[in-house]
Amino acid sequence: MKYLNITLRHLRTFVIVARYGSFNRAAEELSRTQPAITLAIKQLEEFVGIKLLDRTTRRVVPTAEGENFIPVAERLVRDFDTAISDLKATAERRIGNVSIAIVPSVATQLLPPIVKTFSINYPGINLLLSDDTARAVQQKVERNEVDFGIGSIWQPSTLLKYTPLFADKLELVFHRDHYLSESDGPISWDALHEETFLDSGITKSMRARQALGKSKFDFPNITTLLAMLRSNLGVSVLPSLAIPTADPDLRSRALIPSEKRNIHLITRNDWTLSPAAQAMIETIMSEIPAQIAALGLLPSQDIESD
Amino acid sequence: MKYLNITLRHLRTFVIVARYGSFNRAAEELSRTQPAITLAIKQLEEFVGIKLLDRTTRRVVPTAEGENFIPVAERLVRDFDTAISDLKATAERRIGNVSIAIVPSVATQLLPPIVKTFSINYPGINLLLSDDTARAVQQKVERNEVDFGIGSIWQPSTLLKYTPLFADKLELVFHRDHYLSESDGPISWDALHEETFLDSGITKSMRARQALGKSKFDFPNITTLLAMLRSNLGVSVLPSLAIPTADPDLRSRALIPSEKRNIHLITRNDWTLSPAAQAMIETIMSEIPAQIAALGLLPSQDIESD
DNA sequence: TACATTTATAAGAATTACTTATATAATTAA
DNA sequence: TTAATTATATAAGTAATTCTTATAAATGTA
Repeated sequence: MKYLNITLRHLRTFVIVARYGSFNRAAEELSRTQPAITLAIKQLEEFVGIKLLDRTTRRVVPTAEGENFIPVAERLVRDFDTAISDLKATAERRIGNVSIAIVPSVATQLLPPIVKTFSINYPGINLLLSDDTARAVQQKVERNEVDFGIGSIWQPSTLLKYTPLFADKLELVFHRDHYLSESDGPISWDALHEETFLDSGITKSMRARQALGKSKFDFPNITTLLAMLRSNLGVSVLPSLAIPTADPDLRSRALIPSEKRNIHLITRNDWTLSPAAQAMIETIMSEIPAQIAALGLLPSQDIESD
Repeated sequence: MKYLNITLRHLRTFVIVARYGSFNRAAEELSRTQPAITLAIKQLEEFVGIKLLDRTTRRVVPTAEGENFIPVAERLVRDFDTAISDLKATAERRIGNVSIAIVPSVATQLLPPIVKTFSINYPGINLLLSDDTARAVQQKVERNEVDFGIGSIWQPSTLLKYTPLFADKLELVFHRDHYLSESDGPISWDALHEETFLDSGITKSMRARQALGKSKFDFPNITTLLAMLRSNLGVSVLPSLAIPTADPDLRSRALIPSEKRNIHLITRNDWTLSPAAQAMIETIMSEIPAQIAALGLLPSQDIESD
């Protein structure tokens, strides 16, 4: 016995002995033998230099200090156990937190049914969603401010891993009073040269950019952009998910050649996802096909298309 | 490895590794080798079923759960250590509490200088003194309401241990206007037959009782008794410690044959005294001789005289 | 690509903890 | 008072764990 280490097992033993007032019953309770209990108590007492239990062969009673120490030891044992079991609960996905950065179109259109499924399967896990531009999504993942992100690729980074989820066709959007409403069906990108073009965060990063008309405005915020469109200020190109389906003022037409925006799951390379985050990703992956069908999206082939 | 037990050592290891971001430095800090650290972390992670540290050969970074767990583990470790060191502090008499039940005369006359010495030697120990009758002193010790008592023997009990401290001569007390003031020197017990006798808790339990005069009053409370004496209502017999030395209205005379009251330290047989209480008792024992001399008391010979 | 550094693994050594057997002490009952 | 009973203490041997040494595998850097 070089330098005796007092452990929680000593405290645990002490608490049980004090509770039962007997070494034998404590031994039984702890599935050990009586000499083991004797040793543990002896070690504890010797280490702290104080007698905690007055014991004869007939009675085991805590001393004054022992009495005082009982609640302290109980609390230490209890705190330890709950801390460990909390950790186990997160491992078992019974509790936890997931924070996700998402581009707004995905958040509003695609995510609600997925979140519903998730909250049913993992009622103890909290979800924190933040709407961000594709750029902000990437940054938040890079800085570890969120567990993962969902969005398009802003600037490819070696820090990040991109898992394709689906693709989203780009469509031309304009007011119903706009003369383009007069015809229907696909329209060529070239036809946009003469139009007043309202730029969004999405189109700015596209190579299709070059083919567009004169850009007078920049609207990183889609809500604002849509308001402008509703005022018939010009036309814009948006992924279909970002176009309100039930807006009476807006019309949209497909574009030729068809362009698409790829939406990816964005995670860090060097980071182990929490069990809660893994659960969320699994849910997303399993729900995506149904959502693709429901919303008329395109399955994602590969990462190249961006 | 039957059923792995997670101990504080695992948490302690985890905290240090997380703090230094290195298994090697943690091993150094903990005076162990690196494989020992690896094993401990591995055990912890396997037990809770969750990865706490993301590690390559180049970098050790906590996962999200690991990050959350760091403060938890730190608190558990800290709480444990302070609990143990508090216990050690009581053992070393640096902190603690002592409660004592004392008969008032001892409390007011003899104890102050002892308390002063004690508080200088053990500044961290709190003292709780309660004035009680000899009977209450005994009861409180029996019921473990105090660490020990100081007083005379009420009814000898096998539960209790009596350690003689000193003896206290009984003296006759009366008003300065009382005719007994006219003479001086010792007076016989027989001379009291004709006096109005004010009984106190002390005299009630004395065998000298039989020789006393007609008792009209009972005053378990000495303060009240003294007030009565100051009103010249009668005479009484009190131990010298209980007689105010500087009272202008009261006079006292020795009695023949001389009776004495023995004052004992009263402790429980089956109870281990706390280190703080032991410290107090040691102080009392070492200070008693000086106090006996200062107050003109008698050294105690044995327990028989009661 | 090689080198330096760091974590992971394997095997053996040292330490610690537990069990069985037995002694010792204290209460109860005769 | 003494014997019986029951509980804790001690001793010795065994099992289990936790370390250390030696070595491998992996990562980042020159």
